Amino acid sequence: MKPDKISEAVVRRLPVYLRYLNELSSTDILTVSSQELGRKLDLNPAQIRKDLAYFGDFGRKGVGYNVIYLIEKIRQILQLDEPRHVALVGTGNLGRALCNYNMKENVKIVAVFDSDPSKIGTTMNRLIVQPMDELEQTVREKEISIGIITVPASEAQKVADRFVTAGIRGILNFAPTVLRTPDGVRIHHTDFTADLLSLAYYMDSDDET
Amino acid sequence: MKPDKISEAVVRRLPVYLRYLNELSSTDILTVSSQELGRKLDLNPAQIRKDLAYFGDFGRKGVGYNVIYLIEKIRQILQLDEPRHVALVGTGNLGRALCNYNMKENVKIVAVFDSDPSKIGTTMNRLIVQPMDELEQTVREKEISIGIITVPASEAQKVADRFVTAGIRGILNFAPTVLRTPDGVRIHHTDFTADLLSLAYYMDSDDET
DNA sequence: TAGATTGTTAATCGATTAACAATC
DNA sequence: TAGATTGTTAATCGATTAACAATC
Repeated sequence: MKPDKISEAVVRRLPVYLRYLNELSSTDILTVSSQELGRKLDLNPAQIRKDLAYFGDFGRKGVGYNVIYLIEKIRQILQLDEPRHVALVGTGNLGRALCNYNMKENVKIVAVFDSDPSKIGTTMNRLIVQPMDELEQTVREKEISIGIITVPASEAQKVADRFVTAGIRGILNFAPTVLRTPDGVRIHHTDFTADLLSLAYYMDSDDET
Repeated sequence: MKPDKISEAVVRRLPVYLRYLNELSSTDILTVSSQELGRKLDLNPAQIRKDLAYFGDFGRKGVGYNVIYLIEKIRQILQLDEPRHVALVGTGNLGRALCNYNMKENVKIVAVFDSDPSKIGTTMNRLIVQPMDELEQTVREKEISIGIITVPASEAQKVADRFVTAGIRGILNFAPTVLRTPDGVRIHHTDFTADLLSLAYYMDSDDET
């Protein structure tokens, strides 16, 4: 079913397409070309066509892509047509920010955990903070497939290990540290410290293109 | 002074090296090899050596890299040897999380802004939330070179434009939208919606390598 | 039909990895 | 010296872009 071997870069762009298509769908625009998409998203039109063509022939020559249809297709590809349940560990500021974040697409944080006894039992965006002991059982009961880590770097690997034993196969890590997991477990690392520090490199040079 | 044209990928790895080196520096380890770094950071040793060699000969054959010296050098490369001042716009949950975040390296949020009158004048991590009107003047007075955007997507482009006119040349964007800025202004986009949704693609397949 | 735009192949570009001489 | 590890060149790999026939 799933095509050959799609590069990470391609998969990573699909949500970006989806987001803009969702915007379009609330207008009266029915059709969009790769050129328009490219202009709006700052991407090469050929790249967009190629990305989409990996998954099927979604466009019509001379016309472009039907907005509604393409949304549906990208949702299918990303496996977002049925709800995806997420667990979050670490109820600090960042954890709270993410809990309150409206993901729109069918992705929902359905359980939050913390190891700090003083946090357990408090509520966060209508969810009760649970102790780490309950992780495995909750993952099973609520059919959770993705875990988010928003604990300090020193705790992140331990949490990742717990996620893995609980059967989670996808982890979004916000802790500023590299995590190691067995094959078959996928880690995406949102490293905004690195994003920010690397930005500093480009400052004050005045010789940019 | 600055070497040829270093790829973004290389620059983006420097903070990752720096972070682990900082950890090492608080142990009694004085020297580290590219192999050790690679193992710890899940990177190819040759890549690490190549990355560092773009900027100078920091290692000693047969020995490795002196931890303290390499830290100093990477800090210089990233222009972190003198303090870098940052402005943040958008005092929601995410903005607050970032304000409380301890960046360690010489990067400091020194001013926060919001357009919501009910937020202005309140304090966030010892900073008083300022109105957008004061952006230009504050950027000048506090020598701010980097801006962080944590407003809703619908407002993000406007904020970016304000940053640009205020003279800011580096922007870290957390809003889930693509920003357009003139040449010479650098944008790093932390798009965790995309990170999370793209993770879904890889779930439940059971045929991963 | 004429104009527009896809899907796809080929060309280009760039980044990663392997290999090894130099040398500490 | 022998062992280890760098800096760097060459080889490989992969991703982006250009170009164009097919066709709506």
